[in-house]
Amino acid sequence: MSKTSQDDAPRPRRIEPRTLKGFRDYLPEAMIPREQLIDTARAVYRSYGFSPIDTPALEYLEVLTGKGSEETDRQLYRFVDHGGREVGMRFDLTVPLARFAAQHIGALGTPFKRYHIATVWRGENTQRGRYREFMQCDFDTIGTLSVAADIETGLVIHDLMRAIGIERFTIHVNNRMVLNGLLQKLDLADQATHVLRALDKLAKVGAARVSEELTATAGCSTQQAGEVLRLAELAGDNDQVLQQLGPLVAGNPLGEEGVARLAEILAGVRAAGVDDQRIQLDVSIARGLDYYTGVVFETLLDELPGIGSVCSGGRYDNLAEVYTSQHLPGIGASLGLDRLLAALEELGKIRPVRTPADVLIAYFDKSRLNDYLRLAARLRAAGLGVELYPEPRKLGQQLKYADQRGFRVALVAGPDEFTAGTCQVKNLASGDSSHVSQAGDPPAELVAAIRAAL
RNA sequence: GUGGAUGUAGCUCAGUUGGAUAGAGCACUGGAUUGUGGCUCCAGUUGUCGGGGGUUCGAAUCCCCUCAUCCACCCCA
Repeated sequence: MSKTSQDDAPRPRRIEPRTLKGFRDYLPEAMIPREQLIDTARAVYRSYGFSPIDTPALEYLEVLTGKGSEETDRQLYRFVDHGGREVGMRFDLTVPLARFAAQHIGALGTPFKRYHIATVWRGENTQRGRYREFMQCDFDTIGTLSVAADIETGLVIHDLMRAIGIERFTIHVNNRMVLNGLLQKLDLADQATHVLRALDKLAKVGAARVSEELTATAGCSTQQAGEVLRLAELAGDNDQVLQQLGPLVAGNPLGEEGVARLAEILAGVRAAGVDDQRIQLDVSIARGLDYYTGVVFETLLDELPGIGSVCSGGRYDNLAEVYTSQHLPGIGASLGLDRLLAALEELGKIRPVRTPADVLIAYFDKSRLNDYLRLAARLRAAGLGVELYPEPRKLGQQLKYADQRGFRVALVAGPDEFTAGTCQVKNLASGDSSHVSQAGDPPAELVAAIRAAL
């Protein structure tokens, strides 16, 4: 028990490592599928000509508070910076887009198509799958009223789902013009917010509860509530629902236009090759009570509808009116990244992997480090992801490491292999292994054997 | 924001009406096995019992506060 001077020195006070409420660390096994999903979204957006943009995480507070309700104001992270400016952290990507468009539309020109994948912050109470820091993956087309942009939004959602590897999904589509037209007709236009809020819960709570809410909160007469709920009774395929919708809005120009536009949208996505099963006219969805004015989309997974919409959006009339006099209509949607990841995990579609590389080269013969480095370099040049184990430990430990991280293939080369000019290719899933020549640059036989095992 | 529940090892959890040294499985490390992972066997490591305060001879256990997580509601994406 010799006391050294070190023991007498004041022990550094340990700070407990912890993450802030509602904020998360992402370990490799969570981050790898997350990055894949983001890469997929980016590729699909780009394939339609949407261009990447970015904006600052922080904005002048007035830019963010100008548009939101008092609800978003309450959730806003805000502070005074060192220069005395009142600033806020963005809580979505739409408000920054509006500011961005108002500021730069002269240079951008219209129509302007952008995607924006970035983190946003809301200081609201946390819940399962809902955090204070989360990512949004938006794409929008602004400056055009064309129905082609509406159709294209549906197509992007469709392609995105399929690119992610989801085959069984349904895009629910509606048009707020139909709802608003009907409300005008029923003389409920000034109660639109309450009516739509109630109607939006139809799938969740059923017609009876919606009817209660309509009379209690929205001040509808029972007759008006009944008329609204006739929407819920519409049944059949898309064409049949369209036909039944006509009489409901007949005589109201807004509603009639809405129905006509829905027909065009459905015809357009069909013409582009979307299976009729995957897009469904659903008159009960309203979404985002304030700014949507036209077509709205929600995407549900057929195998997991309870999780809610994984990709939603719609058309809005005047994106940037609080920032500019220029009229900028737009349409867009956003991929629910966290929700979708949770769904993919629940559906077993995420392979648990902790490495992005497929190949691990065992550091087996201590004196051959340079040979292993050369081999790794040649394989990487051939396009493979290759990790060299950094220490010449027991082979069993290295294989265990490879297995646990999710490598697909281990390469083992010791004195015997180097003498023969070969390399052992071991398939970690099956345990099979074979000896392959490592000659050549690129080492064609070896690359072929590895690719066969992936 | 409202109401409810739960916090014990890296993970999942047990821990009796308050009782002495807080356990199990899995995981991890080493060995059986110095050129081959997953199976088996053996050994070992791992704890501010979420944190603080109180009651008590004695607290993981009871009380208060606090933090975190989960569920429902509200709202929203």
